[in-house]
Amino acid sequence: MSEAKTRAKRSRSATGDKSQLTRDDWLDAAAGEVAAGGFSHLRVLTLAKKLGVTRGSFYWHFRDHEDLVVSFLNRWRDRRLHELQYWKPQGGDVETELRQILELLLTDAARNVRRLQVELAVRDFARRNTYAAELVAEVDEARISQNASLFSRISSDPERTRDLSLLLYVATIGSQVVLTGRSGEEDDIGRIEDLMARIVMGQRDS
Amino acid sequence: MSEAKTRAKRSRSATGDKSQLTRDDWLDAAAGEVAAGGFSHLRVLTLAKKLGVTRGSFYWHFRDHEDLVVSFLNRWRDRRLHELQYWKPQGGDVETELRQILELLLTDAARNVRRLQVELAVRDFARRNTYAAELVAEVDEARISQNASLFSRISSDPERTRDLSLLLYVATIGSQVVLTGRSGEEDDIGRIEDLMARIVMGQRDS
DNA sequence: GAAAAACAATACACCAGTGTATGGAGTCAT
DNA sequence: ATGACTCCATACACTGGTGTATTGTTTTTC
Repeated sequence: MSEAKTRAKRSRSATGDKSQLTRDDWLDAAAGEVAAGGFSHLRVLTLAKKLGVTRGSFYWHFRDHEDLVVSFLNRWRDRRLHELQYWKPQGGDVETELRQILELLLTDAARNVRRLQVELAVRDFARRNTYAAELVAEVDEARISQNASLFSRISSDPERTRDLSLLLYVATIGSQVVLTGRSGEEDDIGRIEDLMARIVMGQRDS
Repeated sequence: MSEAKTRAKRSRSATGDKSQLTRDDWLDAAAGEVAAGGFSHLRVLTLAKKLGVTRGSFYWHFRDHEDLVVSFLNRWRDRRLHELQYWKPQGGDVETELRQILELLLTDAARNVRRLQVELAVRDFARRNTYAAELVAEVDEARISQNASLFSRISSDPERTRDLSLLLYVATIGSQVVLTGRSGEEDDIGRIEDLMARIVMGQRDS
């Protein structure tokens, strides 16, 4: 239960050398497995092989399998919430700012395949794990209200602002679910991006 | 390999009686498991317990576990494609027809929780199973082009028609992923429905 | 109404995966 | 340079799941 691990350790994940492993190294490896096969295919033995060690190491860093899962989820939540800070509006007029957000949410997100796969896996896991569901709801809420602050510059009606933000969000997630890893993926995403821009701007106060 | 099973049998699934099981009874039970836990939690023993028999029965009806999965997927695909036939436009003006489709795709879909859960599970499974991915792509394509035929009455530009149809679809799926089983679910879905209607109608030829 | 076919129970071999206990090798402090 | 601490290996017990072989029990069919 000694949760204070402030000591600095050489990580092997970046360099691939043979030094000792950290908890984060295991979590990084877990991310690969989760992205590829979802949480139900997250095996301790597989991670160990991938890291070139045996399971003895794992059970030193983690209490058990569940500990790994919970730690993974927590780290995911923290990172998703934290990255929202860097998405703050950068000034400029409403339209260019909107395009920036759209590009971030759609095109950029589609490029980072690994992150996207993990996100979908977490969402799926949340359907049968209440803790994961809590974290996902937390992240969703943060993202939606983040965009609502932009849209408040487009419509003065707070109801419409929230609705637009919600629509943009579900369209984003839906795009990732439907279009990822499909032929003509980039093209379709680009067109959705354009269409969304037209639509949102068309909802300005008249 | 005798795929021709045209004989009529009393199903026990509807009445819950003790007569003999059919392949479809197993598939129905499988749907429950898939909805609850996804494909990775689909266990033969669990199904058997649920049906009140032992696994001996299962291995008479199915070659192995994979046979069950493939049969399940095929049945899912067939049903999804077939149900599109009943969604044909029923006449009336464009707006009411649009509202009907939106209600079907969003509100109604959200009511049938089991079906929705299965759909999400299939989509998740498709991320690591190429056959499932094929079927999902097939169903997606059919649904999207289905709605495109309605939207052709809204815009004469085939590009825009297709884009609108695609947006509606990803928003639909996204709503299911994000909003299902969440507080205020019905309310949010209703508002997305309204907003989508306004948006689509606003994209009419000007 | 008896043979044949359809369906299900039982018992077994087998494998993949978790968790635990214990030992061993490297590292650091004093 | 020895004791303590950190990290990993090895070996084992145990569980849960698949698939197979064999036998038993209902239904059909003629």
